[in-house]
Amino acid sequence: MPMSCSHHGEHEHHGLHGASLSRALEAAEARCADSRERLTAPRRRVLELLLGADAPMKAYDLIAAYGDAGEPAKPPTVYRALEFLERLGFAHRIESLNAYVPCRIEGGHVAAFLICDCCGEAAEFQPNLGSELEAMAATGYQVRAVTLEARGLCAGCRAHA
Amino acid sequence: MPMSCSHHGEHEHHGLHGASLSRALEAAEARCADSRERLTAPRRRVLELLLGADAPMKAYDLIAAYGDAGEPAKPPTVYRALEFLERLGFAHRIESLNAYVPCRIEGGHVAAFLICDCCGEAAEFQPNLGSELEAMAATGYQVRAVTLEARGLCAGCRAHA
DNA sequence: GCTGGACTGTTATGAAATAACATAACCAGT
DNA sequence: ACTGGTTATGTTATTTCATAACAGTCCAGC
Repeated sequence: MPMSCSHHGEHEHHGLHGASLSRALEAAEARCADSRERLTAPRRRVLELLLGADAPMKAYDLIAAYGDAGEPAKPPTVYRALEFLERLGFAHRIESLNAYVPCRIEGGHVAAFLICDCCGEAAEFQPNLGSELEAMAATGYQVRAVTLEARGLCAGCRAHA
Repeated sequence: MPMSCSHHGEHEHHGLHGASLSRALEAAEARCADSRERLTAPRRRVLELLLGADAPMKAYDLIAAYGDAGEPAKPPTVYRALEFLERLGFAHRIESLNAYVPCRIEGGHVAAFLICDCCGEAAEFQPNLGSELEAMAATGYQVRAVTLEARGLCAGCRAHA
């Protein structure tokens, strides 16, 4: 979390807690069952941490926060869980931050983010890349994945600045 | 360079050499002079390496290749040069590769890349983000920078695959 | 020629990610 | 249930990527 601004404490919170969190985890369990994948303990724990966070989490934040009583996880534990969560579409990596967020948009999609340099929030949105994808296809390029990340200031932080 | 394909040696080469390279470096000198910036020795050397490469270069590739007689540079030397080159628009960082390319498009622009997972080429293009930027502005978000990177297969590698 | 700012050199360290291999859990077919 | 294959985890170590901190140098403008 950057905290490059002067209005700490006024940032919005997006993390899930209590019942909302439980529901989200159960939904993930269900989607795993559908695709014959297993939401094992480390995977579930990492997803839980992501869902509960107010901003993108770095891998080593997850590693540090992993243990119930303060014991960190080993790096591969978390990186493997993240790989799984990305593969299933439960989480996304934000390349320009080296950080991870839980997926907040239903259904298969290209993930895109508006990242606020002030509050650190990363708002996921569904980009309109129709014309771009057409143009790429026209050159004979075959697209497998797209990364779209915008950096700047969210409306709230702009107002408080 | 990934080299995940079976047609090594048939990949195209994009690096500048000889007179083309000299001309590009002189052009960079001129643009620096215009903006009262200095293309100092380490900056010029790193730009030269980027311009001469056939694919994006990692920071430690640059560090290793830096010295005339095989002596590597110290990391800060190269990272500082890269920072400068990015600031002046002479180079771009490709987030999804942790690598750098020389800028191949004239004038101020949003950089976007088609990255071939086979040959490693990263083709720069000028994206058409009008509707996206409008949509972001409509939400009150103020954009400072955009990262757009597509991964896949270029036309050439698709044909050889 | 002095001075202030920009740049470089150097040492050290911090942060991010993965390799490699041993062990354990799951589950499908018999 | 056994068993053999597959998938996932645990653990140690290492590699890759990037920056902090500070001393010294260069250079433009006064």
